[in-house]
Amino acid sequence: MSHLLGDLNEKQREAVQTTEGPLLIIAGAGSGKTRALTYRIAYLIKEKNIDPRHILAVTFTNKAALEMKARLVKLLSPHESLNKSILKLSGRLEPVSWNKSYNFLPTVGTFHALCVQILRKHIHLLHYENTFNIYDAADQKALMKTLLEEHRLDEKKFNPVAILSQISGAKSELITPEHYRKMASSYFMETVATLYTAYEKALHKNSALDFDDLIMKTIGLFQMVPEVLKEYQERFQYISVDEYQDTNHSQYILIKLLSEKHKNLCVIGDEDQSIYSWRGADIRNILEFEKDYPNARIIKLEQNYRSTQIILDAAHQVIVKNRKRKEKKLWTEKKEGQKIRIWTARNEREESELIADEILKRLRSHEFPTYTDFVVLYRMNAQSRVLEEVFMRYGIPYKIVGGIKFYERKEIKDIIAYLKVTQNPQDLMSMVRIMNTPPRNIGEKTLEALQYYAHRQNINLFEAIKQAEQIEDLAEGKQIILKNFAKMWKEFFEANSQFSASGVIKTILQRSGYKEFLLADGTPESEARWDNVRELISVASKYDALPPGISLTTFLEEVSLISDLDTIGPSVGSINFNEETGGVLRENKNEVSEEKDNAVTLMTLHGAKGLEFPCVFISGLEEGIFPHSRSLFEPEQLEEERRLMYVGITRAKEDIFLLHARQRLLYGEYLSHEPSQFLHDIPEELVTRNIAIAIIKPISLERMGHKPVPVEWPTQSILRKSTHRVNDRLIQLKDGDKVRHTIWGEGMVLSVTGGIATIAFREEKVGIKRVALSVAPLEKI
DNA sequence: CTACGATCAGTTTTT
DNA sequence: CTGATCGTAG
Repeated sequence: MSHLLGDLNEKQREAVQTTEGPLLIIAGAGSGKTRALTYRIAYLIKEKNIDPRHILAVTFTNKAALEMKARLVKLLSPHESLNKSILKLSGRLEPVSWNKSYNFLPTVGTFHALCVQILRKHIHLLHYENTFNIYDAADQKALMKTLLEEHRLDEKKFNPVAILSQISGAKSELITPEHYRKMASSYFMETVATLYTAYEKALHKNSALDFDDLIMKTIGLFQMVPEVLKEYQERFQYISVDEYQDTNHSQYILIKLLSEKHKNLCVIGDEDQSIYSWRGADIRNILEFEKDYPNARIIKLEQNYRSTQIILDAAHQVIVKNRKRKEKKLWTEKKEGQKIRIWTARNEREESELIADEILKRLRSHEFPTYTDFVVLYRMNAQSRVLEEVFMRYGIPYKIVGGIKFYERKEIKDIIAYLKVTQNPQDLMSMVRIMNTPPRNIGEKTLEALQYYAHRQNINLFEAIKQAEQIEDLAEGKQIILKNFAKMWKEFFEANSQFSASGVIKTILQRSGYKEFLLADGTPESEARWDNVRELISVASKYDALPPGISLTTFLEEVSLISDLDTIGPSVGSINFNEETGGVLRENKNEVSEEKDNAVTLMTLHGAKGLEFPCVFISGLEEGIFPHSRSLFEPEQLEEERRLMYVGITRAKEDIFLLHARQRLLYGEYLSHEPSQFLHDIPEELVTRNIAIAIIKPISLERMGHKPVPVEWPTQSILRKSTHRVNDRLIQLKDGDKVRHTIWGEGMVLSVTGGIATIAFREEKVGIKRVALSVAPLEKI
């Protein structure tokens, strides 16, 4: 029975068994944080016989929620098979009807997902439609632009994004428009106050909420209707919050309210990994937890299961320079390991080449067997470009995490706009977006006439469209167009009452002519866009088993609350979760994504949080890049950059390379940057370099109060030619051919399709692999 | 309404 | 050097 506790170290066990009262778990990087959290919940259910309905676990990302649910299924019902789409719909506030579901799971989800579910149920009490839509950044911006126009304000002077960020900041501090106006102390703030008021009104009119609203309105609901709060306080007797260092004020209040009755609140986090203050995270929430909950128990998890001692020492030396942190030091039972490599390159291209060379060297020596063992981290997305070029030239498969988001693609946003209007015809922003997409001759003038009419009759845009024939301002031709338009919508509404989300999408694609519109120009790009739409349908079809209407609502909810297709697409679990995960999500991965995923990961340091890799490269360690130039003169922000460095270093399990370039092409010009100050924090005895350094005291600088800067002297040629040859010609293979792969050895070709060969390798451990002929180091034998 | 050239700004990003 | 955005011309 208590095998649960057997898997844990002493501190973890203590955390798991502390079930009552407020508990703060300070969990260092790689200390088995998720393990402690999931085991604690499993312990509550299995040993303390707490009904899962009374347990709530809050995370920051859907990915984290999914991972936690998967691990809970493993713990609570080990023989259950894992199905990701069912998993996604499990752990909701109210279970959705589904032919099969992990009903034994507690409520697990992000702050936003939890609040959406609460609001869907009760928001009518605040006089919003329960079918409200959720506006993303683009919707918000479009709305703000129209508001600026209405208020005759110049976009140049009042940048919509800046206004929105003010409003977002206010909302995350729970400041209402009225409150904001009272504290406005400048013309700018006065204007923001006016726009904030107008923005709120517009959202309400459109029956829409933005992301910050999801939290703020839930709190508003709780304060306005105490019975509802009471209901949830009764419901959630045991609450845990992951990544507590990333909570903002409103999230803090939300949790405080929910846990007030039973006071069984477990928060877990690491202030050293707080890297999101720029989006409202308030590090004080974790630093001052004891003040808020005087009888709180505090447990520190300091044993690290990930990295070598040298890596931990280096990370420690970097982070101890921060003032705002709690005392803690990670330790490990692992061996010392390799020294930290600090490498100097002449320029950004050479920096990338050093990385590429090293990756190939390690692969060939079988030290790290797959591309997935490597990650390259950088501060700014712009840095990925050179890496891509070089990797392409070297034939190294890579994948970039982050960047272009699936849902931000135009075609996806279009279809979703259709769906949003289908669900909620009040949604003006979405309506405007697709009114003339595909082109149906409803231009600006027509829209204006409609809006004017709607305004006069005090009805919404959609009603106005239905009454097009009564609008004198419109030519007869336009009236007919609009009449057909309204008729089309009627069909969409009907589709929604008959079909699931995927059925509605198909109806829309066909009836609106969007498919033809997309494919009209016959270019490969339009094909790719159509593929994206099909991908959307396949994501939607996961909701086919739900009843009509509900299916669309649930699907839209997920799409609005998820940004990256990777988190919803088939390759979840592809990047290395913590090793304890044991790849639990990998079961439903198919072979194709398996091979597609064998690539070096390229991402920003922010994106790397929570992940781990055997071999890590951090590039661009230069003053002005990392730490970023905007943070250089703000001590608080510099501390955050330092935490980012800490996060970067602690991703590494075995090897880490820290690179900087003396010159870098940035914004079209060559700039020279000093090596990052973080490099100086790592004691020299933990380091080896590709270049010897001699310390010279630059007199002028010293007089200016700067510390001596190491000046580097080249002692060896650092320009190394790659011995790896890119396949300049596609190797021609057919079924049955025997081949040799530099890493996997001999094998036989099973099939070849579109530049991809499926090969069975002799080595049993290697097995069957799918390889890209353009990049794989293959030769025919 | 689309297409094209000028102009300008340029961390990090989840929900 | 990019990418985004905007204004003008067809």
